[in-house]
Amino acid sequence: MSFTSIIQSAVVKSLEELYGQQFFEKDFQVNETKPEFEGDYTVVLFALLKPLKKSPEILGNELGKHLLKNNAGFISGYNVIKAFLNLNISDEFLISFLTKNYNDVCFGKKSLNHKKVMVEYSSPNTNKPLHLGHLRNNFLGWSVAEILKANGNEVYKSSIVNDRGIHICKSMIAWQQFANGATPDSTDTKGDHFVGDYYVKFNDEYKREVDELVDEGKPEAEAEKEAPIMKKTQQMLLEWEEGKPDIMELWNKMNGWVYKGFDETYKRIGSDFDQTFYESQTYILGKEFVRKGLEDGSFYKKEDGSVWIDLSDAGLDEKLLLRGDGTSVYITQDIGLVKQKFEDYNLDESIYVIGDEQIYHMKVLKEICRKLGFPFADKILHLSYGMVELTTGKMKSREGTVVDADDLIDEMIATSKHHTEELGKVKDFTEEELKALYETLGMGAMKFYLLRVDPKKRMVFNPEESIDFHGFTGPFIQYTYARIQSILRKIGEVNWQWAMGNEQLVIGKLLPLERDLIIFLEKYDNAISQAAEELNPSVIANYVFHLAKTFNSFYAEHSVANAESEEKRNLRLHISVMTAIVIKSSLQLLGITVPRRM
RNA sequence: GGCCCCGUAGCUCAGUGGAUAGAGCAAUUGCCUUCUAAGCAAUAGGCCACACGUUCGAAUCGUGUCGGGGUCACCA
Repeated sequence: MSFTSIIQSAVVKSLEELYGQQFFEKDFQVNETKPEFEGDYTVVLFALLKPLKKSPEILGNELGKHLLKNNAGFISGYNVIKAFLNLNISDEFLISFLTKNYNDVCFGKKSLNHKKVMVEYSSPNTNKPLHLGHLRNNFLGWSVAEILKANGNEVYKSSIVNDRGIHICKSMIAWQQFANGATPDSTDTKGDHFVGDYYVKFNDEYKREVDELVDEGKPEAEAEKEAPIMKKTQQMLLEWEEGKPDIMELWNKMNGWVYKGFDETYKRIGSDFDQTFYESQTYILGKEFVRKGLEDGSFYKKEDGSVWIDLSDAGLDEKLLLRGDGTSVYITQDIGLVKQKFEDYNLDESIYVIGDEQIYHMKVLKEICRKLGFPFADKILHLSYGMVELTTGKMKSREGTVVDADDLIDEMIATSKHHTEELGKVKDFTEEELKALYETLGMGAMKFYLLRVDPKKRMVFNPEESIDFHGFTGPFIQYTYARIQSILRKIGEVNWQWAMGNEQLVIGKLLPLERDLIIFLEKYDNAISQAAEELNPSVIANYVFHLAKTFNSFYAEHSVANAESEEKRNLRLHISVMTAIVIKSSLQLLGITVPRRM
């Protein structure tokens, strides 16, 4: 039970004993005490004044006195300012909390609740390499999945690969037309970048042809339809849907190149999936499903043969489900997939990590499921996140203003190398150890940067300034961890394990920073719950930053190894060990690893 | 135009009903003969977009205005 909830129930109990009235935890607030006041937790009394017909002063003192009397081991003092009742937690209670939990690597994590949740994230297109926006998606999805696991859910990570459609044909056509048989190997290019380049080439050529036709006097709209390369692409899409062997072969070959490239990047950024779905397969499911819906009257056909659903009574529009020529659209495959997911995995919830430009799309999907009477319609959750914008404007692949994922990763690793060499603290590391350290720090900086802000908010990235390694950053927290490891090394493993085995923590009085740390460590439990409730890793990022910051103040103020007494050394050792465990655990939820030295 | 999201320090962001609104970066100033200075301590920086309302109490809730973004495709 958390400190806050202990106080809450103690207050409820005291109010009943004092005044014979039943209150609930929602009837009053328990907050942390602001630093400028004396105390650890504050009971806000305003809401209780009227029902109890008491003045703040009297209620505060009566309640404080009663709480103190009946919770002797827990509350050690109180003071009342206006309608704020400030409570002190006793040193003994804090120390017993610490001794009980300091070496629990699972501290804060919840036991299994048998809820099955799927988190779908990443979901790339196979015609362009990953960029900064995808990184936010990947880190978010992965982290949310881990946070849900930490809360006792059974979690499956999945990805739907967008491997079919006219956009894929574009890079295929361009390759046929311009590559002269070149391959990623022959050009020494990473597969996804190789294919992405042909997607760009398509657009260049298309633009050139359109301009040419316009110069010949054609109206622009007509030119856009008649550009030869576009006509070829549409023809190719038809042949693809027919399964024409040479097209399928090319398609397989080019997707293979892309997957190889993606795998490399996924490996570097630590994304993994329990299940990968392919749109080239799920769209068939979706089509089949539309056919059934047409039979039972859920959907209707227009004169041109296209299939629709009317969602206007839900405040949405009529929505197309199948084109007149029978080919499927974006939503078609989603309908097929959603049913498969829930049925195959017996899910209690399915979370889609998709950008907020698709809020409407996801609403439509939910509404369609509701209309069709699917029991899982309300178990579909869209975790929408804001776009990553650049200080120089939006990222547009066609205009070459994207921040490429692989480039950024390389840059982050180069930066961490640069910082590390400049500081010169790990000159004795082997090549291999150095390489691992640069990865740890570079990825840590990048992941933390993208996860520290509320997912729902748009965020701005300045490509001119590289991601910082100081302050509210991953490396700052990793550094705190490394410092603690250094303390433990200094004391010597044998000695500190001996000290930890000694459960008799007899301390005169806790110093302010020692108290702050223990109280803040306890809040990790709550941070994990909150992060899961909000599907928001930034809760963890903010928490662990604050923890590291508090520890660094403590570290500067008090010595652990050379503490003023054996008891103090022992106490601070416990605090340090638990801080290191919670830092490691928090960062793990963000997909960030910790170095022993840096 | 309809619907949705956002507006907090020069910049990037916390805080979403409680006390004098907080961090980081950038700026200025101290602190390495004592566990790692990727750190610590301090100074400075705010009509929380604006107006009205609800409340004992509003950055937080409601309504309106202004500003920014998204979406409303036989694109994905």
